Amino acid sequence: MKKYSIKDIAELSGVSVATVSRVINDNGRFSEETRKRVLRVIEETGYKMNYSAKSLRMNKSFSIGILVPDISNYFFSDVVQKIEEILFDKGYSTIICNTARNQEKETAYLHMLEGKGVDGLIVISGAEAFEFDYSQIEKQIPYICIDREPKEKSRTIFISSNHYQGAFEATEQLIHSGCKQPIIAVHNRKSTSTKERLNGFKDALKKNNIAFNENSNLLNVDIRSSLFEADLISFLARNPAADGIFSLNDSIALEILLVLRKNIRSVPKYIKLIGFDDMPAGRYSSPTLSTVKQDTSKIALTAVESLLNLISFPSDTGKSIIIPVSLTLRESTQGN
Amino acid sequence: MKKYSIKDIAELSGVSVATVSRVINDNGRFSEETRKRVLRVIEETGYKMNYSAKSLRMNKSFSIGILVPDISNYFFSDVVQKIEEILFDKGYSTIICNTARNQEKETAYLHMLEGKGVDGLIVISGAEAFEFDYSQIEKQIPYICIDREPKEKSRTIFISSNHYQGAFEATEQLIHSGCKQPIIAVHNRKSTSTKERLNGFKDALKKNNIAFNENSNLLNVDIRSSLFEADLISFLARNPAADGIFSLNDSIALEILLVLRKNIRSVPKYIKLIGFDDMPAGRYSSPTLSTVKQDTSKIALTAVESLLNLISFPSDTGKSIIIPVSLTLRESTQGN
DNA sequence: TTGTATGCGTTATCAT
DNA sequence: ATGATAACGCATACAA
Repeated sequence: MKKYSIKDIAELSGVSVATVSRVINDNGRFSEETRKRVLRVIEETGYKMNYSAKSLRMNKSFSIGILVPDISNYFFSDVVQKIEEILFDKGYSTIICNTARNQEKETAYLHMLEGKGVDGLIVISGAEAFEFDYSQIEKQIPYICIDREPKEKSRTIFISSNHYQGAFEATEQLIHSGCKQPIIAVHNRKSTSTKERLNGFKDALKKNNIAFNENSNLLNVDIRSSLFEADLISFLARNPAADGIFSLNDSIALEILLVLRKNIRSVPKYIKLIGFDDMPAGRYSSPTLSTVKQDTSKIALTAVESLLNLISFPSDTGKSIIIPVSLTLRESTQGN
Repeated sequence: MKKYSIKDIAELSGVSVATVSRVINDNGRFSEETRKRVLRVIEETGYKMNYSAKSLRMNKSFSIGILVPDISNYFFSDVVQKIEEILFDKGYSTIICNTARNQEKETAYLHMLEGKGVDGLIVISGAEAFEFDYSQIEKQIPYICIDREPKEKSRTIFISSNHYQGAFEATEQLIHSGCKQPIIAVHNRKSTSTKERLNGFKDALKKNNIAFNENSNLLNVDIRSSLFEADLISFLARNPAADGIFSLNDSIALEILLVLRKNIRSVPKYIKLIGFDDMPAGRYSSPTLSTVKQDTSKIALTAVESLLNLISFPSDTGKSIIIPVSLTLRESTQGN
């Protein structure tokens, strides 16, 4: 089956290419009759626009790049999926780039996306050791950041869940259900959201007159390490009064739960536990996991709207948008 | 910062555009000296290839489309992520399209991808009510199918896990750990993989001299339905001797586990349970979930290799490639 | 070894 | 209301 071009359509409908183009894009002026004729030929031939040509001519690619650290992580895949859906409805295609939290891959992707001439960029992150370095890009592509503090705040829009609020409320939930010594379990990846969550935790302690102490309230773990279980157990041995854990995310919380379940104190009877992200797995664990739920739909919608706005008005920049979160309470924080 | 074209590079390095092109693509002939000079100018200017122009000229887009039913499903996102990674290393970018199991969206995506001129297509599915209708596409784009039987097998390559083997082994695992009346839990989405898994289940019964009966060995459920729990309970009431469930996938298995846990017979003591897909959640449930693990790395690699081969040799088609699966045994099938 | 010229499919400018 | 044509950036056939 042949591939038709606008020129073929022009010949077949007895008009010029210019007219066909006008009809297709519904601008300029043309008679109702030609419109119908052209449209019918397009229908019959199954003509499809060649976007490479269109992009070349218009210097616009109708595609958006997304940089995401790890798309097999539920939170990321959820928000990416929603972004992609919204963008598609608006006529954009999405190039999803999995950077695997790797600086070099990120740079390589950035070059590729620039070459492809993406009209905009969405940068997602929750835990990067390095900052997003936009200066790698020569051409000024509009971009927005989700959960990732950009180097040059003034050149972008920053969208984030209210990590502080989520952490604060999660911690208070622990306290209100009876915890005297709440712990925050963190990993070693520093990021804006990590810091915010730590701040929320600390402020919740302060508000409830509990002193924060690095040794007795802060648990540093690495779930990928073979020492994870030993580290956790030894921390609990050093802190026998620990009775509540706010975990930086559900992955950590669930791993902690696994260890607690087979080893020591039962949850929630002796230790209460709450996570962050509302992973599906939290519904199936035993006990089921309380958590902080991010509003991925709103994040996705805000991201797309902000980016498209930025594409139209490149100077409309420098904003920060904070999306509220909500608690999802399950068994792991039930009071006695 | 200006956007350089090949013409600018030509002027800056004192050669013609043709020479620059040759150097960039490392074909044709040129002196070592010009090569160095051109490359240095490219380096200095930060020149990036314009892929729209290249695509237009070469009638090749260096991008691949992936049609996936639901990227927030772990199995899909896992294999998509791996495909994307391999493709990127080979110089292709990937356009991931989430069809949401929706025929219209799929068609719309197909048109968009054709317009973008993707060089190839990967169609993934595990549960579709409709078959992939390639005739929607005018131009003959090479495509391969994962877990989805295409209408015209002779025009594509079909890649699939060995669902039959997985189901057979899972069922035998139930029987070997003592189950006398194994059940298969299915949903109402018909697909190749569903059928294969059902066949594997039936054949395992047959081999072990257990007669298959629609009423006592087949449980039809819909986890999205509000009647799910009631249906399950009533089935178990009608079949008090049911002592093992092979679930079409882990999602169903985990939902069943939830009901079993709060209601009736404990797992694995009275009922053993095994799923399919090896979702992360299966590690955290209580009891932890036995399952059939698909080899997503191999699927991804095979898919990419097959597709790229098909792009080079469009007639090298009609093959079926079956990837072995393996059992991941956890608590939910432990013998008494 | 290198340069010149053409065309890919589209939009936009300027005619008519 | 419609047509002719230049231009977008690149690869390549052909010339030199």
